[in-house]
Amino acid sequence: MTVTIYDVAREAKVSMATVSRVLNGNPNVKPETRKKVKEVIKRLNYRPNAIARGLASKKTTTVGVIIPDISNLYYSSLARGLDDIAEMYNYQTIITNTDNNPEKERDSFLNLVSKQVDGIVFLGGTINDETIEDIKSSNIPVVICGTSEKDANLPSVNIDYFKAIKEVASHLFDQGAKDVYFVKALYSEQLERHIEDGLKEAYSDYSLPFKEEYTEEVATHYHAGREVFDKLMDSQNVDVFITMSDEAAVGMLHGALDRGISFPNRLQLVSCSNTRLVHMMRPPVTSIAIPLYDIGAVGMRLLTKYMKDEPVDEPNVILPYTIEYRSSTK
Amino acid sequence: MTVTIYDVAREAKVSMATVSRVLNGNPNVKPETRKKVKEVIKRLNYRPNAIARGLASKKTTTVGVIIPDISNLYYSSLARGLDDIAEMYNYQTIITNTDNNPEKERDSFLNLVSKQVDGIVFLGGTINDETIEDIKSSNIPVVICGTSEKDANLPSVNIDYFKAIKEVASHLFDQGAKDVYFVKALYSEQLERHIEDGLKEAYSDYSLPFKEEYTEEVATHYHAGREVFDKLMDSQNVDVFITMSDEAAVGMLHGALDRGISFPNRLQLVSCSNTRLVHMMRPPVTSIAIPLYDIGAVGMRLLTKYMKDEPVDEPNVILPYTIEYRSSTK
DNA sequence: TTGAAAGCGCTAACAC
DNA sequence: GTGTTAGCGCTTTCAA
Repeated sequence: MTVTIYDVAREAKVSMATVSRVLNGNPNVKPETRKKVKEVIKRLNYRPNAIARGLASKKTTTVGVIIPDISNLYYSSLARGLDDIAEMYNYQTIITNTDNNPEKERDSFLNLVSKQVDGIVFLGGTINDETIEDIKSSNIPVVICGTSEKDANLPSVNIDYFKAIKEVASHLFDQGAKDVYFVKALYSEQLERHIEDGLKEAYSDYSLPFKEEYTEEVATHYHAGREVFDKLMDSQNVDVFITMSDEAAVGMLHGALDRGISFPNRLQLVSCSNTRLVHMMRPPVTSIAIPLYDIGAVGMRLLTKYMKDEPVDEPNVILPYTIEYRSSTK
Repeated sequence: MTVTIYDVAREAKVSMATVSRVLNGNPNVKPETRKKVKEVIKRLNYRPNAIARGLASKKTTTVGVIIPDISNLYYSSLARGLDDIAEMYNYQTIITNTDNNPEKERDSFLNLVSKQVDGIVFLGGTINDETIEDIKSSNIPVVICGTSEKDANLPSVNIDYFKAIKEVASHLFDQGAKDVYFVKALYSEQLERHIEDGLKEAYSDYSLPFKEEYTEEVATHYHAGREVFDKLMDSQNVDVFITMSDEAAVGMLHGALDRGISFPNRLQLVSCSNTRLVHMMRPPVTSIAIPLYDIGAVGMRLLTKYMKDEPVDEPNVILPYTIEYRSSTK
């Protein structure tokens, strides 16, 4: 059978409490006792049962991650940053995909809670109100990364999308652009709303007319990007496409290629995602360089503070971004 | 405090055993008792503690996933298939990244075992011998997806890379190619060795001279692909690049673009990964269409059989592949 | 059909 | 410094 703390105690001729102390690095153990116990642990190849430990201590060294789709580069980049820091603090992560489906999201959350995870991170995606209720009533540490929610009273890590998009738009307007389209990807409703708002304000600042159509399209993937491109190029006058999804940006690039449309003179393109795809486009695409990995990493670090009851000076972290101007814009 | 099975039992005026029976769908409960208990469960908003359950039943409805890098599209595609099926069977997944580091791999494995996961899946990547020892001695169900190990006595899901590469190479040789390079990505040593072997055999079948250089380069990402491209194009005579990594393929494509090299007349390109990137390249790239999602999904399904002690007729599943010829090859 | 009770393997007082 | 013991919240015999 599996070896338990009892077996170790017996072999080492001490009580299980002493073994437990050794296991948990409790200093109240005589060095030689410690040595003996460690020896037996090694000899018996004993590994503590984390489940029993969890039940007794109410700590599982496991955190839950709720994410729309791990196979999307945008989210998996966030996830990787998170996971690395989790590992550094000896946590493992249970990742659940929601596809932005509110029911799945809620299920995942409740499942994670019942698995007694020490904390939960929401990565990207939209968090619906019911889940927020669950969070509040669950009393479990939660951090939100790369997205936000209305009431903004949950700890979070983000960049200032509003400011970022205003900065980009201003640059574009300065160079003479008039019709700037933002194509959403439904990565996070709140976050994309910030972008829309930023764009609107930029229009207003420049006293340029804003049309609702500027922010109505959605393209989550390559083909959708291509379709939106064809549709708008056929029916509207477009100076610039700002895309949330990098994949959609590639689709647009290919659409332009096929029509012989040249960047940046006839058309300009800006990406907001900053996945590795950004470096794989031709022409090189101007983008808001969101520190995806860092958002995840900082989020996890923040969560560890809550899980360990360490003081937190700023629950809503805003990370810096940069804007990388490349040849897809003037 | 949190509500437990005791609270429900008390409120429903039954014993905790009965509540447990209701919880676990045990038929030996009078319908009205069941109804009453369910009512109380709902009223108290009771959710069983999965940790306590795990300790008592030795089942955690959690599976471990050991993967090189979740932010790599190749692996995350596998992971997504796996996760969807896991969810279907009510399992959640603990994902750990190893970066192909044997120590991390071993740590992850032992951690998962101590967390009493019901099963473990290795996705992509190389599995080192020590871990294999651990697997054997742990007695925990393990399935290997998208990679293999020497002794091949662990359940696995794969495609026949050996055959696939032979098929592609034969086509290329038929069209007159002589110098076919395979550029590895270290996704899985074993798997890439199968590819090398297949390529060698194709050379042999066609009585063409095989050079060691044909399989010596490695490119895991875009820039590496670009570098390998430049290096080989400068020093060797290359007819075809077969790349393991799609990102590397994009790098090569751009390298060719910059040098004004045209496909497929001067150079040909084949990808082996079949991530979404394949559909985002210009020119469209010929590729071995591995069913990544399905490999993960089938692997998880296989694992559920082992976890539920269902009969397994074929522990080593070989999934079909197709070869999609596109304009990057003749 | 139900209840009582013995664990599951560990942690954490508390006592010595 | 070390041992004893009472849980953690559930599942699962075993009896009734």
